Amino acid sequence: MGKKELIVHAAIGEFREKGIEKTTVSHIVKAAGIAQGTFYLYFPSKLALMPVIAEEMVEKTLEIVKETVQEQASFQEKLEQLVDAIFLVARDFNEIQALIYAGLASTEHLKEWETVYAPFYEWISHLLKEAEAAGIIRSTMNLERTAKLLIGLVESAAEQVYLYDNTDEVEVRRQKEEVLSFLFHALGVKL
Amino acid sequence: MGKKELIVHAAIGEFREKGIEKTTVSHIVKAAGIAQGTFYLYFPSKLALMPVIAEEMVEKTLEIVKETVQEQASFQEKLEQLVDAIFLVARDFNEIQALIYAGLASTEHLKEWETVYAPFYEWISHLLKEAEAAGIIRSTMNLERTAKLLIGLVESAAEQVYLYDNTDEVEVRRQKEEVLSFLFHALGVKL
Amino acid sequence: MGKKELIVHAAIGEFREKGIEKTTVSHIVKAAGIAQGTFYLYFPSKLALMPVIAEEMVEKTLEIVKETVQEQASFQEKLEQLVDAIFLVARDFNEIQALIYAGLASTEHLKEWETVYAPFYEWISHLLKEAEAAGIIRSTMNLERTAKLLIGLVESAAEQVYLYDNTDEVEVRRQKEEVLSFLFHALGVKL
Amino acid sequence: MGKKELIVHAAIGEFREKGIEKTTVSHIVKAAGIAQGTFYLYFPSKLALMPVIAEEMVEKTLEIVKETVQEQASFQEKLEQLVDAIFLVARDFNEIQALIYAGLASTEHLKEWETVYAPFYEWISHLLKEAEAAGIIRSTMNLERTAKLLIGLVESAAEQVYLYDNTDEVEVRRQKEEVLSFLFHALGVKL
DNA sequence: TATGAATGAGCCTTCATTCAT
DNA sequence: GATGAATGAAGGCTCATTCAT
Repeated sequence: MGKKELIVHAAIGEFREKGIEKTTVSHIVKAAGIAQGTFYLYFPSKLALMPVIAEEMVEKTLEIVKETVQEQASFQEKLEQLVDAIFLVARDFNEIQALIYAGLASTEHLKEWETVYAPFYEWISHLLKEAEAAGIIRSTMNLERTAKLLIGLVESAAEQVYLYDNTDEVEVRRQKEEVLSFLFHALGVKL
Repeated sequence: MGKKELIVHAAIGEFREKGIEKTTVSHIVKAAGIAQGTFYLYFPSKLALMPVIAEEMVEKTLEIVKETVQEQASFQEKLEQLVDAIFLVARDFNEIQALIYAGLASTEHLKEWETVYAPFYEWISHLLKEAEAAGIIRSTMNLERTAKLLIGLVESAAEQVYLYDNTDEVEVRRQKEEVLSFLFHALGVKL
Repeated sequence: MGKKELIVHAAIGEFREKGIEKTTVSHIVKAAGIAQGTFYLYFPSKLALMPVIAEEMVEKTLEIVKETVQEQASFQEKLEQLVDAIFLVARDFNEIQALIYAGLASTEHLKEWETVYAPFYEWISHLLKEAEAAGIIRSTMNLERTAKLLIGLVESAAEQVYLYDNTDEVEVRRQKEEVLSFLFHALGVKL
Repeated sequence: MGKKELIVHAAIGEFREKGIEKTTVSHIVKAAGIAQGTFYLYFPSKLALMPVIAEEMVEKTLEIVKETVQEQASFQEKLEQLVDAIFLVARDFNEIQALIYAGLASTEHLKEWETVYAPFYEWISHLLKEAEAAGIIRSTMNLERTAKLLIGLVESAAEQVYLYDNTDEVEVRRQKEEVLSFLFHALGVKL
């Protein structure tokens, strides 16, 4: 594995473990098994890591989503699977998501957030388009905008259950059902 | 003004301007016009500020919401006004909201987040209950849960437009309309 | 009790508990039950406490010595009792003794050390004089000097056993016997 | 010279000049001609210096003692030379000795004091053993214990004259004579 | 490329001392 | 005399970054 990937992965691991503020470059290089100075051969500064990590995270998220949502499933099932996937990511990476967001926010890289999220937005957008074309959902929506709303909604729903070490499966299931029902009505899904 | 308020307000100002990581106690005390040591008379550490600031922010938000949403308006109008209010807060305080969230996350105070948001959740919850009692919205929802979903949805919608210094009024109006329409369908509002 | 005594006693207590470096004026005034500013009505600075405390300690030591050494005992017995007394003080106040010494040393008050110890030296000196007059000890000594040597010897002997939380009674008894034997020979005690 | 030695020597110099409490890491690094951060590459804290310095001091003392006490001298002469050596060290390093002691005391390193002094104790102990074997001193002593008493006695005698910037040579000579005479009798030296 | 010892600015925090009440 | 909130200088320590090897 290239040194750059080594650094990124070590950083993700350290950030998840210690949080951003408490993770130092020393920690990262130690975890990556490289020398202090080597870090700066690949990244001009500690903050320059953030966009790369963010990208990595979104990529991973999209990967999980694609794995979870089955091609041949019905739209309703796909929505359910999508919610499952987003909850899964939130459960496992919830802290880091907030932290990266803050990390980007504290730099001038914030504007890249949109770019980074773009592929995810597009994928959802595409999903909606198909459903609209099939007449499964109401046709009065701006689908790009709705894709973003959808992600915002489901992610915040997931955070609400996972933010507090909530491993109560019943609670999680209820939250998923509520958000799905909310979503179905919002999209005007024809059952 | 008491020294404590002085500190809290100065801190909010500095956090908004510089972000959390880059704001130091030195900055805060300078902005507050007090001595370095005085800070520690009121807060044991920089992080101890977070819950207090968070509370302040939610309080302010709720205040604005209550001011904006008119008692005698119809439910639909109330929803519109609510969205207006949340967008307003997001526009003016959007950075700090994310930062406080991150700030709480990086401490052990995260669990207080729920507590801090509680009055806001309750207010929305109450609004929904009235609407349900009046038969204006569908009756198949858990209203507490839905209140949280609603806030999550609208806040994330607002962030999406304001996070990037987006002052394009047309864009903002469209986003509001989209989220309102989404919301109306989700709640099953009977027009 | 006067405020001054209150301060001195509180300070001794805190120093014993926390050591000199870690004891702050706040600790002392809290323990004394007085206000922060009141301290400075009685002492110009924190260091000005040291000579007063030192005096107090020597006074207490001399008190214990006088209580322990019996008027009507033989010289040999008196020496034994003296060693007992010094060991007793060392056991109970050993840390503070070193700390006061360091405290005096780190100020310009060091020269007062002699003055403070003077009554103790005199008392021993007097004891030796009586013994010399009675022909019990060798007559070739300078008794003032010898008094100081004696105290130095016994105090360091005591420190050696107590410095390390040594509560082993057998060890203590042996050390006392050794130092007494050493002392008897040094003084040329005629049994 | 290695950075570590640089630090240790600078620290000894500063401690001698200013005392322990008043010596800061800033002072030390300035005197050592290195950067502030470099200090912490070698010592985790200021107090961690103490055991190292203590060791250095005892080493130096033992060195001087070994230089001063001549192999082929008689036991009486050796004792005289030993007293000379200890007085010499006390004159030049007296403050620091007390301060290190206090420094160790104020840390959890106090227990190392014995270890650090051990080589010195042993050396004296050995000296006494030879004398006992040669029948020069009384045979009723525990020599390990006596070695410690001897050092305690002579060191405190030396402190008594040097603690107060006493450079009066006559006074010093008299003190040496008194302590030697005291010692000869204590050990039962056969002239 | 890679190293890691060295740097030093700057952070958080403490605490002796002051002073208006 | 007594108070205790306020002060601010100064300390210990961290850590992103550099640079000679």
